[in-house]
Amino acid sequence: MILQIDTHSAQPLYEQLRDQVVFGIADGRLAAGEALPSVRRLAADLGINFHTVSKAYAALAEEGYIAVDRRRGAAVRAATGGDVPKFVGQLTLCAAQALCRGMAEEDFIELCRGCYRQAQEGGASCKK
Amino acid sequence: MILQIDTHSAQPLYEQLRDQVVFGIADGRLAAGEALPSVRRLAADLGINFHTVSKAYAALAEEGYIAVDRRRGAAVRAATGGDVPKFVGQLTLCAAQALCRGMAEEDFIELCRGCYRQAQEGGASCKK
Amino acid sequence: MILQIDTHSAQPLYEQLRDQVVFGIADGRLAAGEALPSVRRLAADLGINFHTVSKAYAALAEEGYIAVDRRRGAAVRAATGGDVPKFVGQLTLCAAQALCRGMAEEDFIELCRGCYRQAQEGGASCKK
Amino acid sequence: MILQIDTHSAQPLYEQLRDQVVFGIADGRLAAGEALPSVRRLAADLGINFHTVSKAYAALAEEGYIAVDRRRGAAVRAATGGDVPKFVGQLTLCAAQALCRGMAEEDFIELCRGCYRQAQEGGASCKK
DNA sequence: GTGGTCTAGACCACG
DNA sequence: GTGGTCTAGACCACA
Repeated sequence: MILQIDTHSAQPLYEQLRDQVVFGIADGRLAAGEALPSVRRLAADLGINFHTVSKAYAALAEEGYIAVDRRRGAAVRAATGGDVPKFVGQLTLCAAQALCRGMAEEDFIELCRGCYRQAQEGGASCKK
Repeated sequence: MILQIDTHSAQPLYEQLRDQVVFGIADGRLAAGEALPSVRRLAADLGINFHTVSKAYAALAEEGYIAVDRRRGAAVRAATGGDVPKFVGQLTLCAAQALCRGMAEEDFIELCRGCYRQAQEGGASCKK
Repeated sequence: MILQIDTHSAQPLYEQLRDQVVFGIADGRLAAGEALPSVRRLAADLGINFHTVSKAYAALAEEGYIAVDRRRGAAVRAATGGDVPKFVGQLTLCAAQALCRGMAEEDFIELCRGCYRQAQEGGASCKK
Repeated sequence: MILQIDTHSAQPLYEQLRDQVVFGIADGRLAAGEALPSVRRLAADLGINFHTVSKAYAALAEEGYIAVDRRRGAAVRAATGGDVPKFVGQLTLCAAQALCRGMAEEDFIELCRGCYRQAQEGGASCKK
């Protein structure tokens, strides 16, 4: 899987990396157990500071998406499932914005369904 | 409507204010045409600097949620309608996170529906 | 001629009034020598402070568009013609913005021609 | 490129800076991709506060003229193309002022052509 | 009274 | 090093 970053975006590089890995896991490009490139390798490939990659990996590990082993590097973890989703706040904010624009419930639901399928099938990106 | 801020949050104060106004418009606590407190008044009530409130109001005005009048302060604008694709990126990221947790499409849809209704009925908040 | 103001605009009220009088003179709705309403009368009609109208009239007088007589009120002056136009700076800024967007000279000229005819035939407005 | 400001002008400093950058892009002194001075550097050079420069850069970024990079400062963006109707209001007001002075259509067009070429060739300035 | 502008200085996040 | 945020206080324009 090829990660791409936009150095001109207002979004921090480490967040871009984190989001792209999440998208990769969601659409299956990154399977459970699969190894991620080493911090220094990925940093070299992208031409960025390895501290930035390290920060992205730390964020992903903290949220349970990957497991970091000091000797074997980082690897994708299996779906954790259970815990209360952290993103309901964001989702509610999206819903509030839709409501402000007068979007009906079913229209919002259709939009959500479209986003789910796009994330599932790949090709998704997130430019905040 | 009472706005609350968390000075210990990593999210900037002006973004917290902006989001709370959006939630307020969504659930009807802030009706179209209703006046918002003056920047200095709200700043005094919240114990923060008026520049911070001013920045939040400027962001809300920029996105079409409120209209700032030089002599009567800020007021909520009627629903504008346009600009739907603004938050689809965020929504897709939420969907990807759901997929990573193994959430099925219908479960995600139900979650979205719940968020929409929470935003509609009030009590919503967003702590990024 | 009916003047209209938008109290929600970011543009100061007195500038709106000034611009509308300029448009009125340009398209002939206001002929040379024609009397303008008194400051207090116009303020009452528009529901605004008479100081605001007074400021607009002062600006128009200062730029040579109207003549203010303490006893007979304000009246439109005949075209002054000669003096070097004050608005070349604004015009050049418009041209620079067009250049930034890659607009060719002839396209810009056509745009200017359209604006001239709109100002001449009436129906023009200026929302900065 | 040397930016100059007039602290005695009624026009806000940040607007003066914004307009000068637009002029610089228009006449080619600022090429696409070229880096602008950092906010603190430019502020020091001009003897003003860095917040003022920051506001000018934010306005330019908002309108698509420059891109602000968190670690490399600001850089000029390539021509975006869209958003022509942005300045037609201003242009129409200029045309109305010309009409008030009795300027004929072709004379106005020649004036516009001169402004376009001045903006194109440099030496342009705007003192509102 | 309102918001807008400018200054000054502190602290933080990013890289 | 960069820009972003927040605070504090001054002054001005508008109405």
